[in-house]
Amino acid sequence: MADSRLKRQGDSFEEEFPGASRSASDCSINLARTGSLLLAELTRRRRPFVDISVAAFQVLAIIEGEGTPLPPSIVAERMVTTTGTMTSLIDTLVRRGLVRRLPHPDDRRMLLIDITDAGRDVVDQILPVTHRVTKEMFQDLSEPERQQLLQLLARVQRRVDVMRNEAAPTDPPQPRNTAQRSAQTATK
Amino acid sequence: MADSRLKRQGDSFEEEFPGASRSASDCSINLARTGSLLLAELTRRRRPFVDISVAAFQVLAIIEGEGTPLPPSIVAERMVTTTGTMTSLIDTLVRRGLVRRLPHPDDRRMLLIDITDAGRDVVDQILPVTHRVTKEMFQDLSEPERQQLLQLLARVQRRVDVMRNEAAPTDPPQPRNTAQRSAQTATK
DNA sequence: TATTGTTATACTCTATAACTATA
DNA sequence: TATAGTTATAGAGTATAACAATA
Repeated sequence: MADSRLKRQGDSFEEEFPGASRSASDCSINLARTGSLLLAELTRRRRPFVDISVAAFQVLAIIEGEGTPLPPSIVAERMVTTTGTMTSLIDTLVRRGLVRRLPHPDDRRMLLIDITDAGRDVVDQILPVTHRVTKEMFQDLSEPERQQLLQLLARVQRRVDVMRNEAAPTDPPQPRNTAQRSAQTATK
Repeated sequence: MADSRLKRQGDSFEEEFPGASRSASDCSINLARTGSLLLAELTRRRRPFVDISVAAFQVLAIIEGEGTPLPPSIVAERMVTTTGTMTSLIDTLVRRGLVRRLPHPDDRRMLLIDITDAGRDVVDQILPVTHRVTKEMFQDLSEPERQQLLQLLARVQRRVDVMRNEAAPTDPPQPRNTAQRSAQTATK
């Protein structure tokens, strides 16, 4: 049985990793962990209704949410993936009859991905489950607390977005102080 | 270029999805999204140093963090995956020389997965990068704000953990009100 | 009988590079 | 030349079911 308590770095963390911030690491681990837990549980609850992968549903939701067909390149951009990956995602969805490829009216190099009635049915089935489960997940947070959470997330999102547009530096950071190696460090 | 603003449900959201909570959905989408962004950016920054998957590194970090070899079933449980998946994850790590399989001293049905020196080197290389990047990601949040974020996450985590131990209900939830179908609904 | 781990199988997601057709 | 998308290829992660060894 997985442990539901917050994961916390140990007391010697900042000695072991010179230049690191214990609270930042705690936030990072628990943010990633809570997000994963959320997605995993949503997927589990959706499965009895419609068995579709997270990525495939994302494509569907992007097109359905837009309300109009979109080129694969745009969908790929929003999902932060390559056009090659998008091709096979669309292949999967076409095979299941959930989207179809239309020629682009202006530029014959391009396509438009359109959602089918069956695809819309899937979205209509999944979204209510998603919303019901979601409501339950956040039931312990008051309305002001939710807004607070959103504001904190927004600021992290903005910062990470800036970082995404920077080249990843390749010079080694402060090495680990292995003299301080402890038995409880980072189990995720 | 991906949009870095918060994703928000539209004004007609709660009419379109009777019984849904707009703020809960906003929290869910942005929590999952921020978590994914974080992980993706961490992976991108780690790649120049060591090219290892998130799942593979997780195995390594769990064993290294424990400080002593662990049976595959325990690692699988902590990662919320099956033993079959764990077998192939361990296969990958053994192929790269980062872990090794040892016989369990007490129960001959079991194994112990031990991290090798090379595996420890990988962890020692990756953790400092992780911590440096993490510090940058949360630089806009003050120390009290970080603690606040952690407390909010803890409460969501606890609730989701309760839900994980319940059977997934299979009765259909409140249907979508498709008369209210809008053009901007849920792009993630 | 129950448990631990492996095998076999299959599917999905992912990325890269070479290719096409169009612009 | 540049762009949009596909194909080919490859590898990783995931799950399920059948199985062997052991308890």
